[in-house]
Amino acid sequence: MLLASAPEQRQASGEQFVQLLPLDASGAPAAPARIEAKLELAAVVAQWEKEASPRWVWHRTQDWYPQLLAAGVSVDRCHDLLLCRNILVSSQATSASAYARGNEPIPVETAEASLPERADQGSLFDQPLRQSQPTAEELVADLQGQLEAVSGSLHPGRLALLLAAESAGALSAAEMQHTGLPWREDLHQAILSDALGPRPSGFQRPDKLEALAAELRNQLNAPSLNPDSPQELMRALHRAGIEVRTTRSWELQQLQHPAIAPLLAYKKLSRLHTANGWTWLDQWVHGGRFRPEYVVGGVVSGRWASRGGGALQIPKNIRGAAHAEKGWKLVVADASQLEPRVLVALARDTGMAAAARDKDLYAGIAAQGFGGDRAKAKVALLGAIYGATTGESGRLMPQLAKTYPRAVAFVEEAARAGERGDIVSTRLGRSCPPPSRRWLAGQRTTTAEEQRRADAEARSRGRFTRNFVVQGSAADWAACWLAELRRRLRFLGAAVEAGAGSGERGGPETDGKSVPELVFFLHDEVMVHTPESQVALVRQLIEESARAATALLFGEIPVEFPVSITVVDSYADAK
DNA sequence: TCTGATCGCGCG
DNA sequence: AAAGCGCGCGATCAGA
Repeated sequence: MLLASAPEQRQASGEQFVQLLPLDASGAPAAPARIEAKLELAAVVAQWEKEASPRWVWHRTQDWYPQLLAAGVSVDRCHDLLLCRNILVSSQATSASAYARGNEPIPVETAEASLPERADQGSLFDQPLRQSQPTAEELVADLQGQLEAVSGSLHPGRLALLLAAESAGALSAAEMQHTGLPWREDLHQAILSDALGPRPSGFQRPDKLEALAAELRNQLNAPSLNPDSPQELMRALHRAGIEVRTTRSWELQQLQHPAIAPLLAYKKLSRLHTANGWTWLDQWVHGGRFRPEYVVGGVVSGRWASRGGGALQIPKNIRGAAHAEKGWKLVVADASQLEPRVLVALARDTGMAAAARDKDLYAGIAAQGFGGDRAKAKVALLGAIYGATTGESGRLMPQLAKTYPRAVAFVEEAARAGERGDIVSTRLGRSCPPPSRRWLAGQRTTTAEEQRRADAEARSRGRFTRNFVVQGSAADWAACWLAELRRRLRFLGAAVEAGAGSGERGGPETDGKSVPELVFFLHDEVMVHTPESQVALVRQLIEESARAATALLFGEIPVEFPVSITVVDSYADAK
């Protein structure tokens, strides 16, 4: 392991220096500190990487890795102290440790600016240094505390895996932000002008949107209506005799009135214009790539969040703009029905595992317990995972429980724990937040009215913890999948580059740059942008990685986690 | 006039 | 189709 400490400013020269401190496996400094000047850092890191392939230990990957990537240097492994701290201080598996008792979680900082093109890529620390960077001594102490907490925990292996996967995720996130998702600006423009008309100047509505607004005003006899205002819209609808409780599309869809069609069309187009229109394109797409910021550790369940550009919600209607470059393909893979399969594995429900042998889990369940009605089976199972109480899903729960008592009991137990105020954890040991002080206070009430509210809040927390164990364990699986795939792709990339370097000709595109790149990750889906010649290999690596993730989480288990893979030019054609 | 909450809708 | 979970974001709205 190698610790990279905060940069320090030398009084005399004003130059900034970084300490790289070799550590042994227990986190103890193994040799005298090496001090390196700033301009050499990327080169020094590259050298270590080549010779020793250490696990880099640093406070936040975000503080180091983007600049290294900009300098053309990537690393194999790291230990992100901040992300790991947040897991360990709240994990039930380490709750008795000195580390957990002596530290608080630190919310991942989102203040970091998403990088525009860095003007000066040569030097590392041109930006003003962030304050309150820990010293090398503090970092070493932190690391040692973390390692002790893991080794003394109930499940050292699982936790160590979780920390490794989380840290690898941080590397992946920085790399994907650096690489970007291939995005054809011209195709996006075409989608916009097809749907909205030519780009308007200033803050005007696009032609087609304005035309729909005019028709709507006409139909509702409301000449000054602003359809963007829910209140105005509601009043206008009521005046026109359309009784509606909200202005949501799905509720409007039920109605028969000449105003409804233009209103729904307006809402749809308005969404495209405001969320993913020309402004979005100007702001987020540069040089043929969409570069969103991923926030690892941004969701308590372990899923990633994102900031800027709505990276985790690229709507279907603009996916056509995500497009492979010439001679390349997009390999889009998603883990089919990941959450229900994770539930099967967690609960060790053998009956449901038999159904999960089917590529289509819902069809398997439908055959066993729902008279072949796939839709019913799906609604029932998702309802169990989300905690549905009403509607069709709620009504199907008893039937599901009869067929799969273990799976249902598993989520029910998680729900009961949450209602009691207890903590629940994922497969690899990430735990949910404790109830808030306000929640706890609310549970100790006397009056009937307060009690009703407290019960509702308890049930709400129960739905959260019920879902947490499944969503979070699915995130564990996906993190391992991504990390395994990243490792294999690095290996492949190194092999291709070595081949190119030693004079072997693997084809005209083997110019050292033509290696598959991970470009997108979304909960249970990964995308690799690859030269066509490597497509078959990439497919294989994705499948291997999924099997590896399953084995890492669950060992030998008779549950399949199939991935469905499509190879496309356009993201719109995936699935 | 600024700020935080709410609505509505996109994704898994 | 939502419903039941987890998010981000833009426009509007309510309150200082």
